[in-house]
Amino acid sequence: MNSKKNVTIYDLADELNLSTSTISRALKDHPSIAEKTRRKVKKLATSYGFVPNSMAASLRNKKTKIIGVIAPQINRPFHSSLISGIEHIAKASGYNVLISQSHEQFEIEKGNIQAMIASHVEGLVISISVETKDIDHITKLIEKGIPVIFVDRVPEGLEADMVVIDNYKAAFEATEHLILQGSKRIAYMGLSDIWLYQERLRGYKDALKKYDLTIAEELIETNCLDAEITAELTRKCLDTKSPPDGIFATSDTIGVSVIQAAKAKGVKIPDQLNVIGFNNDPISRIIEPNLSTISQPEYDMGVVAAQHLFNKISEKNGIAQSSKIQLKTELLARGSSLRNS
Amino acid sequence: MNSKKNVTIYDLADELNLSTSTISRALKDHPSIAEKTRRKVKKLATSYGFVPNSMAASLRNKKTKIIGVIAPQINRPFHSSLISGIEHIAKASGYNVLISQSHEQFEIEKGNIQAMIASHVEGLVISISVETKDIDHITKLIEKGIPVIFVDRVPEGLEADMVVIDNYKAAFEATEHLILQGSKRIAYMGLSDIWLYQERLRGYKDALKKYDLTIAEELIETNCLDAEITAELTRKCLDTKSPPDGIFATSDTIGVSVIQAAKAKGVKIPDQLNVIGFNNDPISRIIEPNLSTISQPEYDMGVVAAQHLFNKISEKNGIAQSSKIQLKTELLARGSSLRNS
DNA sequence: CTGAAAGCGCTAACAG
DNA sequence: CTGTTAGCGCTTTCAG
Repeated sequence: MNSKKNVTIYDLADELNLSTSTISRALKDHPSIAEKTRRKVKKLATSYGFVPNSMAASLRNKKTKIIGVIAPQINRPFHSSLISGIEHIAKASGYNVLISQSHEQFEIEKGNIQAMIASHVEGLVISISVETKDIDHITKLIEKGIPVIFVDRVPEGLEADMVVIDNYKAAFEATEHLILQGSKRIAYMGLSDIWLYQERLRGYKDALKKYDLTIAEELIETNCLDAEITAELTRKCLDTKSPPDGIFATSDTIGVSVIQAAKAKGVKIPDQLNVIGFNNDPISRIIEPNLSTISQPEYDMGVVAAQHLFNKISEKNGIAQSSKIQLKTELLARGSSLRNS
Repeated sequence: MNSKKNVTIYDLADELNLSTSTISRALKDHPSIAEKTRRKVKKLATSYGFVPNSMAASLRNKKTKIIGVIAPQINRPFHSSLISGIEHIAKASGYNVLISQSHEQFEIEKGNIQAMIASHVEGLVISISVETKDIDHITKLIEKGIPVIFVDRVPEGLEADMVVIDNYKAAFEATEHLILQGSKRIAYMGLSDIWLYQERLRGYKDALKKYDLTIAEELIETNCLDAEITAELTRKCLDTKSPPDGIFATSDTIGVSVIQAAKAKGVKIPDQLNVIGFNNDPISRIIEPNLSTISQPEYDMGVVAAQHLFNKISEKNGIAQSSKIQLKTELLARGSSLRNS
C-alpha cells in the first residue's frame, strides 16, 4: 500500500553529504547558507517530493500552523460565511483551520475546546452557544496564553478580544426606520436569551422612546424558536385589539415567517404592516414583498477576526490588551417596509 | 503569560516514582497495569490538569486524529450541511476536522490538498472544484495510502470510494414529473460542466425520449452562471415562437430565478409553466409558488462519507476495494409544478 | 558557511 | 506487572 516511505531530511542529507542542520536551514532560507547549497538542497527536495513532517516540527517549535473555530452550527448562512472568511485569511497566512460546532450546547462546546487544545491549535475564534453563560473554560485558555477572539456571539461583560457589530445601534435604526415609514405601534419578535439579542431589544425600546411611542410588553415576543411558533405568535399578536402596524424581527428567518403568517391572514404588507428583519439572508430577497433587513458583513467579520487572531499569535510579547472591533451594518430598505408615499 | 508550563508524563512519573512507560500505559488503560496504579496515575493526572501532547504522540504513531475536508465553497447550504454531517461523525469518533475551500479553482484545490497532507490528516473527504479534470494530485494521495472519499462532486470515470446520489435518475424523475403534470415542451436550465450535471442532462433527455417528446437544443441552456444570466436566458427562452411549458432547473437558485423572471413577464406558474429545481434549498420554500425540487440528503451524505472514511482508516489491510454508495433523493412536488387538475 | 549533538513528549519492543 | 531504551523527524544552540 504505502509504496514509497516518506523522505526525511536525513535522506536528503545522506544523498548530498551534508548534515541535517544544513538541509533544515537551506529549506527555510536561513541567511547563513551558501546560495549554491541552498539551490542544490531545494532541487533534490522537490525531486524527491519531500514534505517536511509538520508533527516533528510542531513538537520542537510548539507551532502547529492550525487555528480552531468553534461555531454553534456551521450550516447556517451567517456562520458558514463567517467561517469562509476565516478560512480565507488562514490559508493566505499558511494556516489550516479546524472546525467544530457546539450545536448550541454548553457541554459540547467545552468538549470541543478540549479537543482543540489537544490538537494544539495556536489560537481560536469562538462564537458561543446560547447555553454558554459561564465562560471559565474559555478564560482558562486565555490565561494559558492561547489567543482567543470572540465573534458575533460574545459573552456578556468580559474584557476580551472580539469582533462584533453594534447590535444596539442596528436595532435602533431598524426600529426608527419603521417609525419613519409611518409605523406607530411596533412589535418585537425574536429571542432575548443571549446578550446580542438583549442589545437588539434595548435598541428597539430606545427607538420607541425617542419618538414617544409606547413600549407595549404584549408586543414583545422573545420566544420565536421556530417557524411554527413564530407564525402562531404573529397571529396572536395581530389578533389583539390594537394590533401592531410594524414588526422588528431579530432575524430574517423570523421576519419571513411573520410575513407569511400575516399575508395568510390577509394583512397587506407594507400597507398595513411594515416588517424588517436582520441578517440579509438569501431568503429575504425571495419573499414577497422582499424583506427589509440589516445586513451584517459576516464574511468580513471572519476575515477581521482571523487577522486579529494572527496579530495576537505573532505578538508573543502580548500585553494582553483586549480590543473590541466593531464592524458596520447596513440597513437595506426593501418592499416589506417601504410604504408608497 | 504562560503561567504554568505544560505537565508531561515525566512530571507524573517523577511524582509517583514510576517510569514514563507505566504512566503512558496507565493513562490508556493498558491491561497489564495494576488497577491500583492506574487509578493513582489517573488521579494525579487530572489533578495536575495533564493534557497529553498530541504532537509527540503523532510523531510516534503517525496518527493525528484529524481528517480533512475539501469543498468548493463552504458557505452554500448544500456544502455547509454536508460538512456539518462530517463534523458530527468525526467528533463522535474522537477526530477533529480540518476544512478548506477550493473556491472552484483547481490550483487552490491542489494547494489545499498539499496543506492537508502537510498537516498529516489521516483521511480526506473531497468534493472537487468545477475546474478539476485532471485528478493526478488525488490519485497520488490514494496510492500513498491516504484514504480518500469523494462526495457529491466526483471525478468522472474513476474507480474510487464515493458517496453520491443518482443524478441521472433524479433528473429523469424530475422531468417525468413535469410531463405527468402536463408539460409537453420542457427546457433544461443549468450547467453542464461537471459530470454530475452531465448526468442530470442525460436523465432529462431520456425522460423526454421515454414520452416521445422532442429534445429541442434551443431549450437546453447550460450556462446559467448567475441570477442575472439565468433571468436573461429565461426571458429569451419564453420569447421564442414555441416557448416551453415546463422547466427543469439544475438547482433551486436557478429555479427561483426562472420563476421570478417568468412571473415578471406575466407567465402564470404553474398554469402556463411548470418548474422544478434541485437541492431543496431554504429559498425553495419561500418563493411563490413554492418551488418543487429534488431533495438530497446532504447532511446524511456527510455522515455516510465520514463513516466510510473511518472504515477505510481502520482497515489498514485495505485491499483497496473501492465502493460507491448511493443515497436516495426525494422528489418534493410543490406549487410550482402541481397543476390544479 | 557547515556540523555535532541534544532534545521536544510520547510509545513500544524487549527485558525483567 | 513495571522499567530500560531507543527512537519518531526536525530545530537549534554551540563549535568550529
